[in-house]
Amino acid sequence: MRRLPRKFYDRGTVTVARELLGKLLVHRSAGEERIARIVEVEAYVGTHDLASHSSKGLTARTRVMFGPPGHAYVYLVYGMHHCMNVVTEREGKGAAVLLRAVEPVKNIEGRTCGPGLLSRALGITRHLNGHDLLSSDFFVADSGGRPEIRIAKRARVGVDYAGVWAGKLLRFYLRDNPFISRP
DNA sequence: TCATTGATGGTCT
DNA sequence: GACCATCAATGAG
Repeated sequence: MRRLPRKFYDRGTVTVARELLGKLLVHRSAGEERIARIVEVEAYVGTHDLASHSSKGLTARTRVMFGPPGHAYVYLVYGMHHCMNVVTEREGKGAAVLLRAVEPVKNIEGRTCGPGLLSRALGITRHLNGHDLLSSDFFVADSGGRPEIRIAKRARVGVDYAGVWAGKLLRFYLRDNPFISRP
């Protein structure tokens, strides 16, 4: 199990998003190792992307998004659910990939077919916001399998407010995977 | 099976 | 005070 290097994240956000599919998300805490396979993601490509939090500019909340690639951007939505993103591209770009669904691999309890659900199942909360994904307790690893070729493209979920950006095909998932958040 | 709604709190105006 | 990158429960059909 090889941890992904910084340079993996320091590339175009759509490329990173697609290549994250099939990779393993690993979280070690309280002596337990939890592992899940990433099967659905969304790309938030920068400050010009009106669906992206970074389009509102640099604030206390979006600070991590504008930071260097390969860090976790974790925030609370609707007062109760955490969403996990990985920061991409160069510092100052304000781009990230949201993890929307994963498939249980090891020590996973509960459902994982949605951003809030997967965060709960993996024990991801805001305490991991800004965490370096090159650390040894929270990171993404290469699964060693061959690259995924059956990738579906759809519009992102829950961003109807974003005008033309709401319709862009920036949501990617593994076709026919049973753990997708919605078909 | 699908559409609607309540829960709940951080963030920004 | 409004909005929200969600989820589960509810009720109509």
